[in-house]
Amino acid sequence: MGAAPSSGFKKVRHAVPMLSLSNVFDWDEYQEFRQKIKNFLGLSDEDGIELLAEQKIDGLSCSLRYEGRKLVQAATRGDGEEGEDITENVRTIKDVPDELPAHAPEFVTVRGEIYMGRKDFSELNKRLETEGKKIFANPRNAAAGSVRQLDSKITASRPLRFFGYALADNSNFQTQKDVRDAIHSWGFKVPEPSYAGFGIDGAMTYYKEIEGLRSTLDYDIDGIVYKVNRLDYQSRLGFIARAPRWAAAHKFPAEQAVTRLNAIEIQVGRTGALTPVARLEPITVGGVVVSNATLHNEDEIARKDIRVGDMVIIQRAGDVIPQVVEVVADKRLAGSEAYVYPDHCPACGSLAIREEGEAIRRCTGGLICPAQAVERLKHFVSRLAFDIEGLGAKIIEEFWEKGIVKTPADIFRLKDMTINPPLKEWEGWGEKSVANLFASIDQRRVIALNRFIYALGIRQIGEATAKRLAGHYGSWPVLRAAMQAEERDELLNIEDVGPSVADDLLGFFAEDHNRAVLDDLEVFLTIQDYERPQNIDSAVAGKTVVFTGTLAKLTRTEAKAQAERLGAKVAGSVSAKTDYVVAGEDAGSKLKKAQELNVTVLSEDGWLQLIGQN
DNA sequence: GTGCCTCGAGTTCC
DNA sequence: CTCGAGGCAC
Repeated sequence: MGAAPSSGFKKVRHAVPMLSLSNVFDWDEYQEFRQKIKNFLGLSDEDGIELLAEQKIDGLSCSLRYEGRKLVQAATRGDGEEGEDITENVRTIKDVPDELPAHAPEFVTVRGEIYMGRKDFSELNKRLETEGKKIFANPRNAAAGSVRQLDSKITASRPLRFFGYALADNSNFQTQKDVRDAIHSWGFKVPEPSYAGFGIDGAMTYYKEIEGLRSTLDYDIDGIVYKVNRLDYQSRLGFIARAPRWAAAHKFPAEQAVTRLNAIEIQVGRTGALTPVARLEPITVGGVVVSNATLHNEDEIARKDIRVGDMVIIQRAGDVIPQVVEVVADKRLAGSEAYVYPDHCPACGSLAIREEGEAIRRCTGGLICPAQAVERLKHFVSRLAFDIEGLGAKIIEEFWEKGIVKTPADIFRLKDMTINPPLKEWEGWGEKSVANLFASIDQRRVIALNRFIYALGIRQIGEATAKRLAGHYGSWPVLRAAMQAEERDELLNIEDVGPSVADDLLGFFAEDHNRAVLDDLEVFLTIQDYERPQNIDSAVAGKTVVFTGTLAKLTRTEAKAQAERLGAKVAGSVSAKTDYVVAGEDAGSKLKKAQELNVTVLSEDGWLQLIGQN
């Protein structure tokens, strides 16, 4: 058996992506969340919107595929698009039925949370301790660690449990509550109680009830999840970036702790941004030991008057990222001094400048700054970019220090490079791990266009914009040619690209050094043309459509989101490239332009008919 | 010109 | 996760 990747788990593509949730932190934001939903759906103030509220289990999400009512695959969430195959381990979980009853659909994907009970957790830790093994910090980590065991016999000895909360495909159901009840009737556990209602009062009562119940539950929850109950609304609402518009998490207030701030260190990011980080006297908060916390920027330190040596209150924002809430004023040491922010880069010594009106101070060292160079390389191999297994941030740093990886192309040259001493003789490396690394590097020589664009680390070009660019230009040669021909106007016509983004893009491609890096890289790679996601068979896929006038049945945002879901491009103005103009009430100049250019004009109903929604 | 929304870039810990 | 800022709609 050779081919097993070093992580040991097979990758699994989710047919329907597993998404994350946006958050509300108080009741104002809760109201905002409801209001936005109503606005999007074009509902009036009197129209209610029913939400289903459930406990948010602090575990790890898992997707269970049943075929012929038998469990055939279990996968972790991963990056939402692609997770890991943990089927064998999940088969050992009692709460997960191997087979569904006859009234369940033959083919179905159930989603839910794997978790560990609190009592089970402390017993497991006791057992691990007597066996002289490492104990887990909290039930969540214990559950995650147990699921990722390569030997499913070990997983079987761990007290894992499962709550179901959703289906990948909701057709055949009217409401989220129906889905919940169905999952329950198929033999899954669902957290009790839940609550469905229209107003804020019921939600508040439910929130308080669960918060009160929290300490008596045998499992950890970190808040409440609200979902729009009507599934037809859910599908109309759709998604923004990584999260559904129709759901939100309402987290319980974060646990806080007091500790000493030992030092403030300045880190340099790939764009040269100087970011302050607090080094803390280690302390347990929210179940994990925290020794660092972000301080965001210069102004944040000044605003909170944070000084080295202060006692500070820290919390984990959203129970994840540690942050300094405030200084404990009466514990300040005599003679402490306000923190002076450096105006030179700690890595290369270049001047660090803060542009007028900006919050961030940046190193001006550019190409000569080693910190920026390493960070760019880390970005290049990161999860949303090349995602090279076994080549994480630490290894990149090591390779950089030893001088064997200086540019992205060096990564692909490693295999044939003469390294002295050879890599397999380095500490922590062996024959096998070197072979695995080279294999996973080779695997990534074929890469999707959008990932490649993202990997370049051009300022302001993140995941979403890289995808837009890939969608617009289609292939790498076309994109590169357009950039080097400085086709600025075309860029500005792309949605979400304005003057600032366009300048950063053109600036990148105008730089000799960058061009050389690209020439060097291209030799090693096969950059795949952009594949428009799904729905390629929809009538409007690949078409450019412009909406104008007032629409009656859909709001503008909704129409746009729907069109994009079906693979269409939505533009703001009519040109010869426009395929359809959808004219609502009182359409004006755009309609006239469309007629001049002989662009097909549709009524709102005509459009709905075209996309099969009528 | 202003306000909203979304994105990007920074961050921690396991 | 948070923050700042760019893009776009009004």
